[in-house]
Amino acid sequence: MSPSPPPLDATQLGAYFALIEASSMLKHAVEQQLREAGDLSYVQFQILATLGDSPAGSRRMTDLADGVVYSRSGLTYQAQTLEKRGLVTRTPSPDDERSVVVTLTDEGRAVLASVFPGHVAVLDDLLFAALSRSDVEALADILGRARDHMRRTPPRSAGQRRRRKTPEEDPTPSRPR
Amino acid sequence: MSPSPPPLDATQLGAYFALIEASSMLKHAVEQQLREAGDLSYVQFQILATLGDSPAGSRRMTDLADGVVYSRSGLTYQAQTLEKRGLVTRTPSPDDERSVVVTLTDEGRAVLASVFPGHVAVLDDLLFAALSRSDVEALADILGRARDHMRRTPPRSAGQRRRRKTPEEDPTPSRPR
DNA sequence: TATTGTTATACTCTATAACTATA
DNA sequence: TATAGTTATAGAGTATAACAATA
Repeated sequence: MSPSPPPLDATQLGAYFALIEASSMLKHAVEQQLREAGDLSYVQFQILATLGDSPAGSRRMTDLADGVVYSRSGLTYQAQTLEKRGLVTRTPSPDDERSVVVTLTDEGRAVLASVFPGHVAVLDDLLFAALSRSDVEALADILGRARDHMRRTPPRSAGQRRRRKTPEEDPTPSRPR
Repeated sequence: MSPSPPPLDATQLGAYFALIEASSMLKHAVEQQLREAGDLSYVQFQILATLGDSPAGSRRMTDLADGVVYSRSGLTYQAQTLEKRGLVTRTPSPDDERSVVVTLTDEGRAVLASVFPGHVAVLDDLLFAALSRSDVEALADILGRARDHMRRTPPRSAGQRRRRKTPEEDPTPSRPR
């Protein structure tokens, strides 16, 4: 029948669960705070915050989508929502007529500012309260490397051509329906 | 009102972003694999996996909900979906007529088994490939502490709701029995 | 032809509230 | 009264494919 599953050891399992559970709980708490304080979803906050960190508070749709992994249409949906609320504007790019430049409005900045203190408070209470200085440094280092690696690694079923190594390992049990 | 709360320093910000981004990318990849390999969402996988680790493959709805933080109605929805697919059964509890016991079927176990190798492969490729042994140990330790702290910390603006305080029962944070 | 973005659409998931029934 | 679970329902979010306009 099925070959014995390539096992993770207890430490790996612990790291995986802790990562998923901690990030899930943290994100959940942060989402609640953002919703209450500024009626923003996490994605919307990410978009506004990205714009706030950009020169002139502006960014092209495509560049925004690169930072916030979702689909183009999903970004369009969010941009429309934010524009209706007056938090961003969308204007055709002068350089490339195909492009749309999204820009943070003053009101967008205001909402961002009004939400930020509570945001930081949640992080302090939930994440940093339990961690030492060196813990935080280690987290930033380790997870930063992990994130950079993931960014460089193509989705396994998308490229599908180049396998990395170990031809003995057969990872894809492709079982539709 | 307080003007500005203690801002986050660069390291804290780095740790926060790395945590959110890494977990987001990892979860996204895992969800894709679960969908392709077994047509499962992450929550559904968590439910099946939780049952798979439970005695007799059974658990009460409420106990399942405690492990998977969502609302009761959300769990009902998922349980119905899984039951329609024949992956779990739902039967009234003999002990307490109000309760419903969810049990993993053989087919549920089969799907779980068919999905698991690819699941592990994604973790190996995306998460563990970039990390040393001691990195993984540090992650498990630090994030484990963070998670435990979050579990103990009540939501800030929410009144404490359901709490099960049976002193003899349920003192274990992560892996019961 | 390739890229940028929008629209249309369908579907999944989650949350709230009202409800039933058991304890 | 409190707890266990379901139902009804509504809304947000996401993904895909077809599409238009520009490069």
